[in-house]
Amino acid sequence: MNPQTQNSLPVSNVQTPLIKASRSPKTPSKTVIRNLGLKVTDQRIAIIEVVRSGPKHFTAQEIYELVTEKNPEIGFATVYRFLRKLSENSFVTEVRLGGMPARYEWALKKHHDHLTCTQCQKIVEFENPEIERLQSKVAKEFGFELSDHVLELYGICPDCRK
Amino acid sequence: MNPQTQNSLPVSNVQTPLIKASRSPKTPSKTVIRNLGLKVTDQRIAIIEVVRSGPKHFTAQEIYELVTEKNPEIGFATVYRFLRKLSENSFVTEVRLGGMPARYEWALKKHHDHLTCTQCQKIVEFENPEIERLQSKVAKEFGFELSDHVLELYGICPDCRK
DNA sequence: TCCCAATTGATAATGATTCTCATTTTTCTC
DNA sequence: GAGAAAAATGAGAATCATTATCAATTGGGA
Repeated sequence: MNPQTQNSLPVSNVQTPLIKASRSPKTPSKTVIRNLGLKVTDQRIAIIEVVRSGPKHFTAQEIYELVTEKNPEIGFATVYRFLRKLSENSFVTEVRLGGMPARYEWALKKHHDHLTCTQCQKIVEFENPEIERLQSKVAKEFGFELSDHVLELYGICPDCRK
Repeated sequence: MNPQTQNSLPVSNVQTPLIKASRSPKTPSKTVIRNLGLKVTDQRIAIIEVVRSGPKHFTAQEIYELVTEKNPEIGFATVYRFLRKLSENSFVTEVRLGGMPARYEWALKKHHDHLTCTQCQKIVEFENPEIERLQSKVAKEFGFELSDHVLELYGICPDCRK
């Protein structure tokens, strides 16, 4: 009758960073992997290189496709597995828009939010300390201990407005 | 090889309301359905009643289960279909947290954002005009025409902190 | 009441993501 | 540098939420 098993509420994907090692663009990929306490493999290096390569926010599928160009034998399970690991340890940030596939970006030191064009999907990053401050204030008002937040703005970018 | 077909970027789920009819708690469900230009059926009435019934934000599955209590023959496709319709016309708001199933709430006149407990999943609604104002300001700075936004705060609620 | 388009429910399909497990690698120890 | 234990991989099946298909049913205006 009921096609889905009842879904017990899972723990949130919000994580406290377990590992504080450098995420800077200069840190070699191998070092990053070692800092995670993981074994260094060609696949993992390739995945990190791709995630770090772009200004773009890649989906797991896009990363899979880019990685297979040089590493044709890699499986997508590996991509998903490693992205999850990176995400759990805050080395990458997972961005989910609506029901679309998650997008990943290398987590640089600086926190930021996103401004997304609903027409061309372009993503602009921004940060606004004032908004951050107000968020903390709201949480405090309700007695919450704030651990994370998601702020996504949607609109039409200058190019698409023409 | 590639298990997923390439996903062409779909249009955003952000919608401009097509129908401005009353969403107030007093408006009879039948009227709401008629305002949508749809036929009035028992199933649709039941779905609306459930969505409107709670302070809770229901998933489609939860709504399906509640509706089947009185209307055992309803199919979940009907629930999803109608929720989508309601959502497209801004009669309900779709809230997506992480990769979890979407949750729906009746869209009252007043916009608000969410503060979610990552432990017990409790959702507190709030609104903060100051934050809204800053969001518009940020969008304008980048030349975007702002159409919508998502602000979700995550933390531990007072009860779970004890 | 009659008719037809809208709606429904059962079921299959989809798309993203995760799991399983047998095989292969990495790294640690000597 | 060889060998062994543990971790990682890849292929494919499984899962989960959601959507599409389609034949059968129904609401509501003429």
